[in-house]
Amino acid sequence: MDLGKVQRAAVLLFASRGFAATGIRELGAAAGINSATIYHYTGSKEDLLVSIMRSCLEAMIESGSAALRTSAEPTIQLAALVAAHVGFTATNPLTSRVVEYEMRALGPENCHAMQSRRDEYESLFAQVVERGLRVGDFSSDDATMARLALMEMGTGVAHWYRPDGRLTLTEVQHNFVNMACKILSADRALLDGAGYIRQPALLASEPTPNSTSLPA
Amino acid sequence: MDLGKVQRAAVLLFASRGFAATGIRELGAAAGINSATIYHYTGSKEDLLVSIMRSCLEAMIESGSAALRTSAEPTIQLAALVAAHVGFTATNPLTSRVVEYEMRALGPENCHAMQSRRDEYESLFAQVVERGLRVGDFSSDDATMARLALMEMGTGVAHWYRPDGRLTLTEVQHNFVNMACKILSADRALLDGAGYIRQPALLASEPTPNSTSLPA
Amino acid sequence: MDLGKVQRAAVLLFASRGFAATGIRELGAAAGINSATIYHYTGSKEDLLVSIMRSCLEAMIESGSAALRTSAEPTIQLAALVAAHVGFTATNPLTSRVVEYEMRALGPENCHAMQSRRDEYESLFAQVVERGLRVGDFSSDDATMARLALMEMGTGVAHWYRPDGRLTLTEVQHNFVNMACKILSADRALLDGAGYIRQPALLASEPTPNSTSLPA
Amino acid sequence: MDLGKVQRAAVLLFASRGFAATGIRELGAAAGINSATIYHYTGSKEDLLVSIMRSCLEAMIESGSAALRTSAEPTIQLAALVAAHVGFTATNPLTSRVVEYEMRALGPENCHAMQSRRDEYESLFAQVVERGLRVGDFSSDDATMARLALMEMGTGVAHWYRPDGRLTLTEVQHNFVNMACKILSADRALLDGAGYIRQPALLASEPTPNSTSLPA
DNA sequence: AATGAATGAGAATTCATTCAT
DNA sequence: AATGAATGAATTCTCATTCAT
Repeated sequence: MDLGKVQRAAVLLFASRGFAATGIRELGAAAGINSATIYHYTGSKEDLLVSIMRSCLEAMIESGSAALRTSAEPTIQLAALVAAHVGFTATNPLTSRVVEYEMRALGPENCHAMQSRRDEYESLFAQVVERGLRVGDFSSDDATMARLALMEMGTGVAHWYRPDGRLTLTEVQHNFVNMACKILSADRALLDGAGYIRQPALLASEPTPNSTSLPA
Repeated sequence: MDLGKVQRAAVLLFASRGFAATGIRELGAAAGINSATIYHYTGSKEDLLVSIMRSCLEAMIESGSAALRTSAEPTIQLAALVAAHVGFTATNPLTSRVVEYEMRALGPENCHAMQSRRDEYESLFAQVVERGLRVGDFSSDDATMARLALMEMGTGVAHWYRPDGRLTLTEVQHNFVNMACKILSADRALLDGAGYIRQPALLASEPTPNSTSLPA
Repeated sequence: MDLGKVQRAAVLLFASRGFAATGIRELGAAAGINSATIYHYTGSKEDLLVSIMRSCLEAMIESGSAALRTSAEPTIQLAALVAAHVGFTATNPLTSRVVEYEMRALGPENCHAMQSRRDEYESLFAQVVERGLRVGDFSSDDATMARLALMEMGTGVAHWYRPDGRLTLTEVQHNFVNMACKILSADRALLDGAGYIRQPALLASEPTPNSTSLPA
Repeated sequence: MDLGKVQRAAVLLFASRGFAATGIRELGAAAGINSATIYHYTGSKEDLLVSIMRSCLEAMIESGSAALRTSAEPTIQLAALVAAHVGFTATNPLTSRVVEYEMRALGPENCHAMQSRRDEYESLFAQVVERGLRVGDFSSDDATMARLALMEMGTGVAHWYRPDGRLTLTEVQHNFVNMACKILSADRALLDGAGYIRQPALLASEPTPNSTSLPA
């Protein structure tokens, strides 16, 4: 009836125990169904993970691509991309974590498929940084390291951001945009008046406080 | 005869497949001993992981503390700490990854013990950032986020740094120190002539290219 | 589908090889199912033993209590109790043996629970002997020893009685009642016409010649 | 240096946990030596059990035979045999228990060898009962049952007799002789003045309160 | 759509035993 | 005489998955 329910239960458990340490029976219990019923929604435990990863990565690519379409100005693109990345990660922290951590749980075929989507996403950052450097809006000792640091930083949001925490999502996004500009020596003045922040999507796989309950 | 050999085999496998997905038999095969013999070196699979984590975290704390003793100047302390963190992570990338990823595999008791060591390490960063802000050497919109971004960035080194890569370790360290200074708006001129980089320790648990071989 | 089938296989093997020396795989083979399927019927090997013991001890208590309700006359109660004990033991020799021998295989919790049931059963004998001595129907140098000898004697039936043997169950029961009366110097004349023998229950856990087959 | 020390440790553990549930390492720990050293005293775990059983059964046969040589009078022989049986069992309760319970742990060869010794011992009882009945000193409904009951009763002493208990060994022996006479309707007057009780032997394998200590 | 029963493969761990020292 | 290290076989139990109902 509801693949989302199973995905949310899976993400909740995969994020806290890890894919390999989560049993099909635990998944069933967390989703409120018999473990055998899970096979009505998915072909295998790995397929379930893949379906979660695929929709997450595709949403990330979509969100990042949309960010780049916001403007032709590298600095605004950077801001939009960082804001989107942070927004997405903060909105879907558990799913993001599963995508980040569990690539290694996949078989070679699935692993390759997911890795190429992740590469596609990372290339968005590479494009922006490269263009900004080329037109002289950014400067950096090492473009690759700057890009990796940028992404890693943003991904780290999944480890600590809480919707009901000290900072609003918008504040967090602005702070990260600022840090990104500092790292690339970009001129923040170019961002004045540019509406580069979009509402991030909530994935069907992301557990919300009341959507599932952890078993004892 | 050699716990280190077992630890290196374990780190190699834990880092690539994950703790839960690694079997005792695989560990034995990778270490070149019978799986039962592993129980001469350690009490259980979890104990093995704990021994790896413990020595890694204690080495990190030691290395970070030594960095703070380098100088009383917050900016130099920051540089020394970041350089030490990056150096340690780049020198022991697999062990670092295991420590980062596998906390969740521990039982409650061990998890708490390891978490408190990690907290102790993170507090070193918090101390430096806080003092630098207090005395006006640093500035940041949000101290906590800056600190977290700093650490996350450095930890990310484990994901891509290779000793035989494009950049030397010293170059990487300098780049990260630069980025850290930018994020905290610290004055890099204060670092001129300060020898804040130390030789990072190589853990007994860190597999080196020739120390073990992956089974088929 | 049938816990009894598993219990019978278990009793057959536990009685002949002992609990500790019986493997789960042997149990499965004897019951005609996969060893993993055993865990559908029971939580663990020890749980299986406990379930066998519990129902045996409770049937013994029930049977003994019923014997005491036969009459208010100590001599008749004694006869009824001894006959019930011997009848039960001869009808369920293997289960009785397992209950007698394998208490030590239990963990502390289960051991205590089973021991208290055994104590309850033994107290039935103590009550009868004590009352018979008090009202002067019995006489003995030492009540405790007489009671223990009585029970031990009856339990020994499990070691040699065979339904198709030289003696019928009723003959065995009468002989034992006679010996009991002799030991306690009770007047057998009081038993004339008293119908103190009841049909003993056959436990679900007792293997019958055709209910299971021993593996090779 | 001392096979007895190993045997005592073994009997202590075999009696409480059972042969199959006792590990060689536990044996070593209880005997205060390394588990490998046990193989200097014995060929295997089963050999150790056999050596314990053999000396016990041979001592029983010797003690029983000596009892029969006490007199030509069946009633005195019976008394001497029962007293010897009870005395031996009470003096070596743990070894007796191991001999009684662990026959099933032996391989076919050893099992046969021990069983024939046990049969030899039991035949002593059969001889006495048979002769007593033949010459008219005893009477019983069923000779076989009487003999079995007699032995079982005496063996049961191992389950409850404690040297520091309520009754002295001599009292226990007299009580059992009395019960035996009652069961076989033998004339106790024939025992007057007959010194049929001998000091039972203490086996090298019998643990004494201070000879070994149970591990935690 | 849903499930209880079933299973072969594999998990971590312990075993009795051997052997070089 | 004694032992620490080592191991192949066996242990109990869990796994993901299938299938008849």
